[in-house]
Amino acid sequence: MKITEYNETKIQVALDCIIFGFDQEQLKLLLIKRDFEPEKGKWSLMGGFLKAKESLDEAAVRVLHSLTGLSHVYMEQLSAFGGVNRDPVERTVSIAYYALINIQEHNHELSNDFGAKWFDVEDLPHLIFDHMDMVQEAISRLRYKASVKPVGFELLPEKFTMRQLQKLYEAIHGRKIDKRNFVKKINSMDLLIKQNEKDKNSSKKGSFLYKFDKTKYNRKSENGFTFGI
Amino acid sequence: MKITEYNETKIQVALDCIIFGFDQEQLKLLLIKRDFEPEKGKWSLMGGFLKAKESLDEAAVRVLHSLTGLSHVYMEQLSAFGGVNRDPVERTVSIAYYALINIQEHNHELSNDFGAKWFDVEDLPHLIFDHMDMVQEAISRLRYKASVKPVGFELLPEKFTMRQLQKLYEAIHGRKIDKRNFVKKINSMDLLIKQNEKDKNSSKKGSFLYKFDKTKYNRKSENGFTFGI
DNA sequence: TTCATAAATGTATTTATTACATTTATTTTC
DNA sequence: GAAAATAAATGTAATAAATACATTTATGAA
Repeated sequence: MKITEYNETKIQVALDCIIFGFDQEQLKLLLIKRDFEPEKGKWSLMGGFLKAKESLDEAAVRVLHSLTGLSHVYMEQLSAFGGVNRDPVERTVSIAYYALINIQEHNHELSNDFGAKWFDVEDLPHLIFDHMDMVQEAISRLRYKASVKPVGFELLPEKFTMRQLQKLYEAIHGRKIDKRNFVKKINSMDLLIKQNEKDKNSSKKGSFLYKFDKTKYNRKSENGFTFGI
Repeated sequence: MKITEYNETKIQVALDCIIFGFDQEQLKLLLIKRDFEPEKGKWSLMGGFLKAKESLDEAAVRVLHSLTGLSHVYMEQLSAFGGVNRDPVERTVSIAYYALINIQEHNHELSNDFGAKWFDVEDLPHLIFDHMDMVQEAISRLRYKASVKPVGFELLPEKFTMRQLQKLYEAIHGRKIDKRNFVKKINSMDLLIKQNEKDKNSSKKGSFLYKFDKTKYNRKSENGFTFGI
């Protein structure tokens, strides 16, 4: 840190948010249509600039809130993107964050005013600047994170079926999972609370709903348990 | 990105390098004694400021080179640190990088002029600012990375013994490993080339030297193989 | 009552991980 | 030159985890 004397080179610092959602079938990304130049009309991640009196984490929360109305959302820093010409207007370093949101429970907050739209991660439009690199890195981080921490539940409603949970993991990892083995694995962690209710949307028989037991997870974590899927 | 109009808030962007080494027994960190205020005389990571015409990656390489003389070193971005008061002099966002260097083969390049010193990661001095947070995150990233990519070899000389490799992994993960199981695991990946030479420094019998076969690793990776230890 | 549909469930096989002790090659010492 | 000392090299059995795979069950609709 600061080996040489005071240095006047200051740079614009931006934040970009990769917002993941899950619609029961596919992993989705929330994108916004830019309404100003350059690249006006092109799809973009949600972004904004860092202010002098806020931390990066605070700024990311603010940017997400100001562009979507969402708050109390799982968010984590991905990394910094600092190619010299990544923003054609001016040298900008951008700190990318990813957020996991539960589409069904937050969709009402998500006003349409901003021209935001959900896209299937498998079928994204062209994105401005280096946003596609950010998205790639975010997917790969999400894959890792979801396999070692129970962050997947952030993408599901509070109550969900085993099949929804399985579909979520299939979407995150981009591959099919055997349902008997999946259920066995989930049950062996003993972290879900089976509800006395069924979801009858997808079958006549109906399938039981479960909740993630966060308290139990925290207790187990303290005792050396690690989530793994 | 840039949702609001042009924004004049510019911020100092710094880089800090967490430099790991391995001395055959312990994981080490290269630290420097600050020779200017604030915190003059305190131990610090190697750092510098981002210049207008260089990318973050380029800047990290430059900073490392200018403070240690080292180049062609494994380096990767960790993440950005942006607490409002992390630097008491001026608002600064710092992008942390970690580097893996092979102490024995690079020690001659590492001139003493800078007051740099290797410290055992288990026994670090007090560090300035949020540098200890950076170090913690770097250790945890290194643990992950070394378990899924063959980056550990960056910390060893070109030729090394099985026992040195094992000690390295023990140091990275901070726990003992059974030597028979370790050798079995390593051999099962079939990535080392056994040399017709022995290292007799540590025993009368001597132990065979090995090289990591990078070409073979690349070939295998392309065919879906993933390093795992 | 039958049909259609997705839900729920179990076992055997293979693979990976763990635990654990003896023999071997060489140098040093007597 | 024999004995002692030292770390290297090596294998097997037990346990745990991952995988492959098919049938029965509950329910609503026809």
